[in-house]
Amino acid sequence: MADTSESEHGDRVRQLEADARRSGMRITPHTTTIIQILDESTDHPTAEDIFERARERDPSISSASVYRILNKLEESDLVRRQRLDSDRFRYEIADECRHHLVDLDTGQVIGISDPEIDELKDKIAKRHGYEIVDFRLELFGRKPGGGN
Amino acid sequence: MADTSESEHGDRVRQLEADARRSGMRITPHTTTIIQILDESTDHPTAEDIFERARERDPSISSASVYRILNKLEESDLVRRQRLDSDRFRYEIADECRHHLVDLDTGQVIGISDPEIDELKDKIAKRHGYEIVDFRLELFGRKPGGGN
DNA sequence: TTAATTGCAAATGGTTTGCTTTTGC
DNA sequence: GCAAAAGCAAACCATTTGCAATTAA
Repeated sequence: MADTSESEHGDRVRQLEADARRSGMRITPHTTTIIQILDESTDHPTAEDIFERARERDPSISSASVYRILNKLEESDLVRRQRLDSDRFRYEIADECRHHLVDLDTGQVIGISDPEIDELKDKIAKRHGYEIVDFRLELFGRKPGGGN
Repeated sequence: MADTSESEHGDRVRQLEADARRSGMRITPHTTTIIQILDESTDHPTAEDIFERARERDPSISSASVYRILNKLEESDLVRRQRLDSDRFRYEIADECRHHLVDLDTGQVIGISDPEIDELKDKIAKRHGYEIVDFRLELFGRKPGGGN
């Protein structure tokens, strides 16, 4: 929500396409559409959200393709998927922050980044003698006086 | 893994039954079986795990009942369910710690508790102006030289 | 060229639900 | 007695997959 000028969007899309191509994917029009949508979205969309947004630009796309493209992007570590509150996966570009605060009233997902989270992770890892591959902190709450 | 003598197990089971009854559930033999299994399990079992363990004690139980009882216990806030690595829910008694370290080689789930996690949560909540209802930290990693 | 991608429809698989019978309290 | 719980089988529903046709590189 800050340094996201139009040209930077284009840059990131091109970068992701290049990365995807490098990891063996073919860059089809559908692939580009999905990447653009992910690049533009700040609301951690579900596959269905992405499917709907993609159909507006290219009505011929099928949900199977959306799932397949998202899975390929995830296997290439370009996209991260995770379940937050719901039982559906949510997708976001992998370089975005991986911790979230979910607003229980609005469903809004807020990205969290804080160096202390990593410090805490390191401390816990050391205490248990583990090498951490991935981790996430998820908070669920509401603004006082926000809803209800 | 420390103060879990036999009598304390019995205590906790009776306490959970009382709590469940208080919140409107009927304590059937199946209910008791499920509560006992949860009380004895330290491995964060899935519904299927629980169903299998329950069948050993009472072959007449159905998986639908297991799900229904677990859902009731969760609605009463006596049990917490969450997805960790897999796409199945895992269940644990609500007074157990809610943060986990998942061993990617063995699948073992280790409960984590650390006052700093709560301090961090409070700090983030304050920064964003939220009242946190629930939260969890999940770590995924492996012991160096452990597997693979 | 040729292996990857696509759309469609069918399959998966964990979880839920409708219905009828049984049972806790 | 009566609302809650049980078993069974069917329904759900997000996600995956088989297949035949299309297409990127």
